[in-house]
Amino acid sequence: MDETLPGTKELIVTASQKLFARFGLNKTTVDEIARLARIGKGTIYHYFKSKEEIFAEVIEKEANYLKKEIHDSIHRAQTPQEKLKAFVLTRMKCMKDLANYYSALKDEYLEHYSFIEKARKRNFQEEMSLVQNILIEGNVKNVFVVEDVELTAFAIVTALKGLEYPWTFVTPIVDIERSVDLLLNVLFKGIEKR
Amino acid sequence: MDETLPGTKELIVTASQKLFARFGLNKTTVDEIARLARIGKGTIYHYFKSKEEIFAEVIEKEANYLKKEIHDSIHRAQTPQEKLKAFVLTRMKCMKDLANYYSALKDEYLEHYSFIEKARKRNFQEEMSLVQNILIEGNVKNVFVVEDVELTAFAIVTALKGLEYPWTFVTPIVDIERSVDLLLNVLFKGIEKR
Amino acid sequence: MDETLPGTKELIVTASQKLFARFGLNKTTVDEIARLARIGKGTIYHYFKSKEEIFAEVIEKEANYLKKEIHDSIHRAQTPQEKLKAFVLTRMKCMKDLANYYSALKDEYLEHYSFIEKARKRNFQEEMSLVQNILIEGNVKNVFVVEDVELTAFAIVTALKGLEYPWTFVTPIVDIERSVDLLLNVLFKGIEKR
Amino acid sequence: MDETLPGTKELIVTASQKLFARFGLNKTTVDEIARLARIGKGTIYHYFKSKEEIFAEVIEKEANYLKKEIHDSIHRAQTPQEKLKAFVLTRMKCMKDLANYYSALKDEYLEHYSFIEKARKRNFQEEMSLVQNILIEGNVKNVFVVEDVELTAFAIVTALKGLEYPWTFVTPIVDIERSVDLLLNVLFKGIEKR
DNA sequence: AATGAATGAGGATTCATTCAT
DNA sequence: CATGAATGAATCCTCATTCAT
Repeated sequence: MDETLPGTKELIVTASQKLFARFGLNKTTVDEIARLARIGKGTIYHYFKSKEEIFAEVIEKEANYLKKEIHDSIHRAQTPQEKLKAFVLTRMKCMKDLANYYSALKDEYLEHYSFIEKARKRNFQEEMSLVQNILIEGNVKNVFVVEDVELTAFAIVTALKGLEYPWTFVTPIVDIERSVDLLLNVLFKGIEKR
Repeated sequence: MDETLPGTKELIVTASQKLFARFGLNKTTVDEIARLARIGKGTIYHYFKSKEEIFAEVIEKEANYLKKEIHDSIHRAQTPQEKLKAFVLTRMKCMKDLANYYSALKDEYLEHYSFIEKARKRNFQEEMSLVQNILIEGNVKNVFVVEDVELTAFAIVTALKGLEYPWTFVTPIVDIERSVDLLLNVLFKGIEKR
Repeated sequence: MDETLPGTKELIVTASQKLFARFGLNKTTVDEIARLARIGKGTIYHYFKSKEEIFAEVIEKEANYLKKEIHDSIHRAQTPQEKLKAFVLTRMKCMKDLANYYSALKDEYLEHYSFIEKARKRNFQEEMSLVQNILIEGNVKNVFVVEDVELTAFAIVTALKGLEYPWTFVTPIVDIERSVDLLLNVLFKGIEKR
Repeated sequence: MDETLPGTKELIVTASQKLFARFGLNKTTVDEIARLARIGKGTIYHYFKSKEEIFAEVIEKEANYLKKEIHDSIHRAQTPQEKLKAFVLTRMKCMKDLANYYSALKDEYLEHYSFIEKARKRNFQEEMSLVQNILIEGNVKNVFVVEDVELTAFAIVTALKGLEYPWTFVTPIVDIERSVDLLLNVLFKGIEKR
């Protein structure tokens, strides 16, 4: 058998991913998932114990995808500055496709689900770790001057979450890349007179 | 009679505010609101046409509160640096009490409600305006060097939205004020070697 | 005091008449009645014990109006044939204004209300009586040949109820008077070859 | 397995038919239907999107039954007179069982539902067509003298709607068949002296 | 494995009626 | 007389989950 044919479980996850992205966890019904996946509703409960479990799977799938993309892009960059930029840009470009992941991280009323809690912590720790490494490398290569690496990484990662804010309505500025450049420029140079 | 006694409408809004903050729009039932407000369920529909309308009222109430707090705190500050700090700090301190407002601004699947859309735009424009004024004042007073005021304000406001990220799980750092100081330090000085 | 000023009770009845005519008993709310009459909702319950009681009043008002109109028109006619025609035409012309009365008589699921039952019986008996008198007059004047007056009157009155059928969709024939002429012609001459 | 066993959908329709007949569309609750059909309330919504949709199905079922009965009875009759009588009698005999169909056609405040509107028009056209054919046959066989077939058919069909009037309270005359004979006699002979 | 019919708890909303002012 | 705020029973509908086939 060819493993590239989508198994039933993958059919469910793929369909759910699309629907969750558009309608969220609550407004997506199991019926809709079954219909889009072209399978019986009962079948879903062979593979998942509950709708939340499907959501958890979708989140994890997207998290892994994001992780890989970021790692790859950082690896391709040379200087610490370029690495920071690669990190930020990749994060933003993925946002479109990873609607579930990002909305899950933001949505406060999903907090109660423990798997969301775990995903959040892991995500935060991983990004912290990435940025810390870049900052250390910058210090070593004498291009950055960062006293408290951990706290600065925390500041950066936290601030970057602002980029998850929906941009749709910000019509005056469409060029994401330019915005990122500007943000990084502020980050690199500061705004105070030297 | 004392006019400060809460009217029924205010009872409803207050109860809803608490419940929405904890459970969100969806998971809060009209029954719960009625029970917490100690009124009949039907009474709610004397004052509001639908649950969404209550939500809109709660959002607006919180938005007005936030606006006032920020304006007051900025007014009390002297230097542009202090004003930026006042802005950021007030914003964060209010976050605890304005759970609905912030979650509404973030929650993607609430986008469809037009009043949310409007609140978002207004909020963004107001913050942009505030920060631009501070930056201009900084340039004039020769403490900031900001070339493109509008884009820089955009970068700052956007980045600050990261601070709306739920802090609950960030155990290692509890001192919000210290975090803000650090963030602002990065913002003022930059991280690149001069 | 001038009796021509509408009293509160009449305000209620008039408003109810309009609303019942358009939306029926069920779909008309007491709120709407109060709003249209420009009075408080509670006031209605000073004058009527229930919504049904208002309906009963409306029915009676319309019944009296119809009775008077028919009597007058018959009185103005000369021959028995003209009297029958006057009866039928007046009945039909009133139908537009007496929506409640007619719909109440027809609506089967209103049967349970005893006042409807009574109105029906009274209406039927009165029309029977009218037609019987006309038929007797026709026999006496030698223009009709009706053997069993009671049964024939019953047949006529019953058949005429078909005219209460909504005409709105019967586009091909709009001229009501012509239809009535035709109907009466069939009634007078019959369709069998002599 | 015997296919004549009632499926769930038919169970719902049958139960609804009984309840609608007694209480009407409004006063019949979905709960009652479920209870009478001995199924879960949710099951109903597997087969029908709304209560109105069930009503539409009931109406259609009854309409088909009536159509078949009338066609059969006319087919069994020989002379045009007998055919007219068969038409009228069958119509009346069915009225007891087709409470929903008839009340739907009459009930003015159901007019807004388009399927009712359609059923009305179709019903009217079909009866017009039937009667026209009988009249033409009568003319051809030289037993009727009908100048304008269409208008006379219209008069007859319209007048016959009077027979849909609830008879329950008309105690003095119970023998429906005699009443019909009388009605037809008036129709055939007229009441004017020849 | 797969199905989809069946379920029933729960939720938003309506509205006739009451009652304190 | 007049009001309208307050009530809560009643109603339609949704949907995650179960289960027999």
